Amino acid sequence: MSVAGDLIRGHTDAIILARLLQSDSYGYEINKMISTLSSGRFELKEATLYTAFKRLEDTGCITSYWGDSGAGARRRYYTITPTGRDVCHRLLADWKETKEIMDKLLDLEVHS
Amino acid sequence: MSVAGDLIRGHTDAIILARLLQSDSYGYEINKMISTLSSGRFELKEATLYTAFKRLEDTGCITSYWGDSGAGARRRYYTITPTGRDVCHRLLADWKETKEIMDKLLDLEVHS
DNA sequence: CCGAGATACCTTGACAGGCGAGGTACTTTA
DNA sequence: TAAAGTACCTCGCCTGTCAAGGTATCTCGG
Repeated sequence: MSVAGDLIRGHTDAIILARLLQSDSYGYEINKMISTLSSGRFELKEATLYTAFKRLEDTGCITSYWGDSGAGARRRYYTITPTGRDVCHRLLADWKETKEIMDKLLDLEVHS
Repeated sequence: MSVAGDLIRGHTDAIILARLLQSDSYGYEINKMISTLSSGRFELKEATLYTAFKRLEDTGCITSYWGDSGAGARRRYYTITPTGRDVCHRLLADWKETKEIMDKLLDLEVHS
């Protein structure tokens, strides 16, 4: 992983919820998606992922159910709740704000 | 603070180093700068700041010296080292990468 | 002259999130 | 039949953030 884990700390939930906004999904698939979309540069570790699922379920952002997988091991699917949607939108807004502010704070070097 | 501290976790060092790339500075001033540039939306807590200074000094990214303040309490100034410059540039590159990837990962919702 | 507020530094201990390491179980494929 | 892929989960460590508390100096209004 070229980008350290701490850099996405606090954004894990946003990534998961954003994915679940699209459709129900399960851990392994979400992990693969992150890896694919980031060309392997990000990688949520499994321990991190399942901790996040637990946290999101505890806070009522997602619910889960066991689904059939035609092939391979059983899958636990997650569904985003209305609460989860709200939280997700707030997190997306937070991300936009973070980007703007960080750019301002790091742009110092530009003006020589 | 409207944006939680965890969102900038891992970027603290980058913020500090980017500031020191400009000129020597000291804790209180850097804190004020962050608050000002972010219109009060970010705020590095003092404990966090001084922990970061310690960390950066331990890893050879910065050095410090006591400076005179015409008025007010004494100040400990920090200077960025060559190592610090290297690290800073890498962190800035990391930030750009993080932004791109995060945007990809969170943009999921856009295509409905 | 005295107290409030600003400037400026620092430490301790708790807490939370990320993750290395390890484990389970099933299926496909060579 | 062994390896590799799919898929889940937990324990315990590490690290960074921060609340809370402390110190010392200077300025300014009353």
